Amino acid sequence: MLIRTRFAPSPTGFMHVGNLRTALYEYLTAKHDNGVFILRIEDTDQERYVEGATDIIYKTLETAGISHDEGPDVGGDYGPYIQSERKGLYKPYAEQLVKEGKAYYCFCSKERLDSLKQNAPEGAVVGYDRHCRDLSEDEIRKNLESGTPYVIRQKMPLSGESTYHDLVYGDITIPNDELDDQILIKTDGFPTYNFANVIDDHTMGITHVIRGSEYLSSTPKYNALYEAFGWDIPTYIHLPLINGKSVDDEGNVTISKLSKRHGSTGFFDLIEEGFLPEAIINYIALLGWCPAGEYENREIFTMEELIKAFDINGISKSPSVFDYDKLEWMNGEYIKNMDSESFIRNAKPFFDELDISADNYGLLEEILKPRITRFTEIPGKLAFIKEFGEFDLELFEHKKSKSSKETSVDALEAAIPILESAPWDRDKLNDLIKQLAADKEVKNSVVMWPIRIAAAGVAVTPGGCAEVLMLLGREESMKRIRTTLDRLKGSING
RNA sequence: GGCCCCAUGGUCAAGCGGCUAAGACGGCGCCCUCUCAAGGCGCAAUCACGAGUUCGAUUCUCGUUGGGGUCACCA
Repeated sequence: MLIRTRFAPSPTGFMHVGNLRTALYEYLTAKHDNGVFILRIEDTDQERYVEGATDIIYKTLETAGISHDEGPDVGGDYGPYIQSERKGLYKPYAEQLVKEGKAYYCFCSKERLDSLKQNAPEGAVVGYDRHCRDLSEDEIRKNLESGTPYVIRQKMPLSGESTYHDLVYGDITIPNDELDDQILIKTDGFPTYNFANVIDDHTMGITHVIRGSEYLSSTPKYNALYEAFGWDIPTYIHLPLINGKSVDDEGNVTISKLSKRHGSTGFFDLIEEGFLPEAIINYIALLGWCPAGEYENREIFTMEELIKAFDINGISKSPSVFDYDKLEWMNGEYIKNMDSESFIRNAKPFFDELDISADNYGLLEEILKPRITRFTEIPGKLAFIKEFGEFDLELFEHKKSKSSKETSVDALEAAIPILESAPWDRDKLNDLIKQLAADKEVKNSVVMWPIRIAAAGVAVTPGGCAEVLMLLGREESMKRIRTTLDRLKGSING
């Protein structure tokens, strides 16, 4: 059987990693078996429609590398793929159920429904009282003729229980009295989400329904619909939720449901923070799923590899926490393994901000690759190139490199004439500086430490002495070293 | 509150009756080293609790506790 899965988001304008992971698993499930992955936009709620939200969905999927075979933008044989464009399609199905006595018109007003809730015993949650379930033919006709607004409700079983099977959670049983006479068609003529969902999944030939575990307890309602129509129930795969971790000002950590409150769990928020789409996909693939067999213990996956390795048996039941630290590590792994062209392309915008010459791109790639986990860290790492001021001279007092202000003055005075005429080449500079240390019969660090600090003006730099000199260029390096030497001498004498 | 689901280190997690309870992130230590990384080596840290079943339970059953979800003319 050809597997057909679908991603069915609502255009609310925000796509967080939880939704994205659902889409990913739907995609992987289909592709693992050469199946078809469909995008369907569920916009039956006109009031909540957000302008431009659909484009965000397309853009997210495209950027993430999850491509749909059928959808509003790419077409397909089961369209239209936007529910609002399918509006006329649903009501006949509902009316068919009315005709068969499996559903009924309900004329109850909003006010009556509200008062039902208010008059309920304290604390109790009360559903619809099925007031219109057994209206007489006369009453129904009268209401219809007078134009009273109505909804169509499905008759749900009044007793017993419903059981269904889920590939992740096993058998789920729910008492039928938990099931309300659900609304199929709203007053505005639009179908409810539940109804449209079932009609669309069936008419689009969806074989595997994959969604978050928040649907676990409402699935019997969907099944009641499939049964009423005599349709096959799809295979269900419910996914554990992803939780977010937030830390407040006091340092208290709370774990809670992923939402906008966590701010940066939006896909494009993460992209803006410097995370790579491939790394995000790789990371969330492993949140709630564990590879097995030849892929066991593997952490880094391309999309192709995910498709091969993905297996529903590896999906876990318990919710997981989105861990930025691990994402960050993984992003760094992607950067380390990047080819030069990609690295430079990603880094270029940041290099341009610092007016870095293309001559240094190769050097920077080598220096930066092991040192950044996100490209957005580059300006911070290279700040010393643009910023140089009256830094603290105590930096020259460094026990580990056997340096002091005095040895630094000595080293810098000896280094200046050498650097002035040295070929400005990383290896050559390194050789010359080491030679200087050898001539003076001191450890390399006794000359390297002061030169690097004098030129950079900070203790921590990416790369070493020669690399700092290369990035600054001869002119700027000499200027800084001389300035620093003067200040050093002044501080010793004064 | 009713109903449903879940429960292995701080986090992601392997395990599917018998193991010194994998691996990864993070943490810590050592090595390397002109700083910071990277890399190498190592350490600490987990079966929520209580009853059963069994020769034997992390694993099976029940209960307790804790967490999550869900109860709309929202999706």
